[in-house]
Amino acid sequence: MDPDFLANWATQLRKGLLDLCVLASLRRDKLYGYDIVKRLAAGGGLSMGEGTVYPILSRCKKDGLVETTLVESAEGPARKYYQLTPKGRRTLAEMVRQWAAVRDGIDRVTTTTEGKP
Amino acid sequence: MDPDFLANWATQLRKGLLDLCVLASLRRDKLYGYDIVKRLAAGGGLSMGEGTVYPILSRCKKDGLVETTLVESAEGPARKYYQLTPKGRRTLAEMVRQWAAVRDGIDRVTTTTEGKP
DNA sequence: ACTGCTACCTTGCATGGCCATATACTGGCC
DNA sequence: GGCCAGTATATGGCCATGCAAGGTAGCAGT
Repeated sequence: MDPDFLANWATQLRKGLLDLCVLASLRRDKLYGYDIVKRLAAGGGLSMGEGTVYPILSRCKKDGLVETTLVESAEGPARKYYQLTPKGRRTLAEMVRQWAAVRDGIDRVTTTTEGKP
Repeated sequence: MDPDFLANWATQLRKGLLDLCVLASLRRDKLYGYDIVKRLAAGGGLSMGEGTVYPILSRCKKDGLVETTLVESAEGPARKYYQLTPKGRRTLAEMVRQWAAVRDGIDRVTTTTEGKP
């Protein structure tokens, strides 16, 4: 059956947006995956689980958008810090540009414009 | 292979957004599928092909968000007009609400805040 | 008959989100 | 020691989606 149309839709909506979200989080700081999860969990509606964030980071590394540094930690296993490469910064900039276009398009369609002929 | 990270990403980004786009298009008018394709093709970055819009409309009908009316046409096969049901309007309203939240979240993350320590 | 436009629909592939699970190190508690 | 919780990374499998390609049909002009 359909558990919920909205629940499914909300899941689909996040596709692509989470990539953007993760890369944008790396804009200023080097971060490791678990930290990103914790930050976004506090931040609001864009939270994601570990089973979501690690594939994203792997893809980004495979495509040369980020590079990693292993750092030992006193509170658990070693942390793998991710940071943007120059290619990653260029790609992120283009993503933000396309995001703005899509966002404005959706806002135009969803805003009623009731009075217009 | 990776034809392009950005090309893939742009495809994923559209998931979910196209549903929103189609339902929002039906907010004011009854429309048929082929017409929606033509309108959005002219409109800009949210255009989609027929192989995309018909599954969306079928899903929405299956979930009771829209209902259909067949109308014969002098310029080709009969047109299947879609219109929102009350449930469809409620669902669309909720989608728009969630969209606004996600949009603001992304905008917050992608806006530099460069000066912060 | 043939071409082209309108209009609908389906199949098959690639991709991503996410639950559950596995692994492993640290520290606290009994 | 044995056990659990927290930290941290990684993977397999399920399901839903976007989209190119192809199929079916009706109508109009040449």
